[in-house]
Formats: sequence, structure tokens, C-alpha cells
Amino acid sequence: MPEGHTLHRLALDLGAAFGGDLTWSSSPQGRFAEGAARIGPRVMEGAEAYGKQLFVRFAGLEEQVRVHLGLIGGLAIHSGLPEPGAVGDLDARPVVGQVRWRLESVRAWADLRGATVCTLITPDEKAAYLAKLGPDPLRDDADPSQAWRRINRSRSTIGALLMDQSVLAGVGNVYRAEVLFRHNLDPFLEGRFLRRDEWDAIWGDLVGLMAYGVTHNRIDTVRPEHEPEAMGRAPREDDHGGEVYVYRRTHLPCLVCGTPVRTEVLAGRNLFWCPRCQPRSRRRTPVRG
DNA sequence: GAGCCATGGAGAA
DNA sequence: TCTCCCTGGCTCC
Repeated sequence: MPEGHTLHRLALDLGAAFGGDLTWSSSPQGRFAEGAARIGPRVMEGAEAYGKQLFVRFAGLEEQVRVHLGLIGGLAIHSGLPEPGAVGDLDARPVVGQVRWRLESVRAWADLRGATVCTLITPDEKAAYLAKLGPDPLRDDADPSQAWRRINRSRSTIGALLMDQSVLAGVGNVYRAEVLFRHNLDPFLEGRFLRRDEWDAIWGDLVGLMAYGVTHNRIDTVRPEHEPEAMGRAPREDDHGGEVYVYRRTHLPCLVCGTPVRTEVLAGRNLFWCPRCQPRSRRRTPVRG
């Protein structure tokens, strides 16, 4: 589920569902029991995302909740009016599976599952985490030049650099594959060989793609002329819902040229690309294997 | 029921 | 580069 757009969307949804309301925290699974008890019944002020990190603020509490969903985590927000007095009554809102943190109010509740991180942190600790992150295309305060300085002097491949949260915050495996495809870039191109105009185009594209992701709560990267209706093909139906060019389309024909999509592990994750639309660059990193 | 996989990342080696 | 953690859904037997 979680690339940066997911977390920004969750921050908006949490704010809309709980902002300004008195909330109750609990940890049915138990692993956030101390934190939940420390928060206690308290007004939630708001939430914000930075890259794939989510921070939740409560009134009168200096610490904030820091959530990182990891690969498999999810935060499900439900709205709906329970029976009066049902807040805290787990029978009224049954716990399904491993719920690390339940947040509820009289009008909504949210269940956090599978997160790698859910903890209370001090302002100093928060600042330290943020300092480690590169610019986030979804934030107005982001400076793409900051990422460019890292990329421009790196011998790592652009495919690896895009996944490095200290270079760029919020991009994950789907956006990395898709943005490289959209710009016909060889994923194995070394960062130091990327041109500034290529970087500016990538950044601008990510800003648009990820903002769309927040709005629609899914990743769509296919241009209008390659959409299913335009090409007379069946829409993609999988757990993401969105239309993509290469992500998880191994061996399937490229939507643009028909060449089978390739896959290989890069930076510890499955990379997908079209060998014809993203040809080997002469600026590419020396041949491996 | 076991095994595998996933939009992530930390820590060991 | 490897190993491990987090959880649920899907496949295969």
C-alpha cells in the first residue's frame, strides 16, 4: 500500500475524520499499549506526512505519534456513528486481526496494522528523522536541488537513488519504475551521468503523479493515449487498481512498443523496465553480470 | 495448512 | 548483500 502519496492521503483523511475531536487510543494487540495509555483521551489536532513518515499531533501533548507503515502496513479509517456510549466498546467496533493502534471518536475510528513503526517521539526526535530525509515531491517546502546535489555526484544507479529516502522522500518501487519509463531512462544509468534537465523533468513529473495519487488514492501513470479505452485493451485489474506501464508487468508486452517488460532486482527490490523504450545508455554504469 | 509474495527499511556482515 | 521484522491475501497441496 504505502508510497508517499498513501501517507499524505492518510494525513488528510485522519485530519478530516478526527481533527478537533476528542479521541480515545488503545492497542488491542498490545504493542502500542504504553503509548496509547500516555495519549489517553485527548483531542487530536492534526496529522502530517513527510515522505513515507506519518506524524499525528494531540492537544497538550508535546510528543507526537510517528507511524511508518513499512511494506505491509495499513491504516484503515472508518466513519460511522456508533451507539452512544459505544466508544471503547470493542464489541461495537470489532477488532479484526492484529490491531496495533486503534484511534476512535464518537464519529470515526481507525485501525493500524502491520506497521514497522508506531511510537511516541519528542520534537527533537522528530527533527532528527526529518533531517535524514530528502525532499518530498508532495511538500511545498521541498527543494529539488537538494536531491540533485546527491544524484549529481553519485555512482549509484538512478534506479537505486530514486528509492533512497535520504535522496528523495516518498518515492517507492512503483513510482521509481514508472517515472523512469515515462522519461525513457535506463534505470542503470549512474546518477552522476544524469543531466540536470532530465532530473528537473523527473521531479516535475513526480510532483504531478504523486499529487494525483493523493487525490485518487491510487497510482496511475499511464498517459491518456495509452489508456485501455484509447488502445482498446482490457483495463488492469489487480490490487493496486491503477494503470501502469511496467510495474509488475514482467514478460507482458510494453504498452508503447510491445517489447516484453523485463525485471531484475535493483536496490533490493524488483525493478521493471522496457528494454526498448529505456535502452541502455552509453552513460550507463559499467556492465554487471 | 503451508508457502510465497508484497508500494519498506534497519541492522548485521 | 543478506536477514529479519511487520500482516494479510493468494496459491497450491
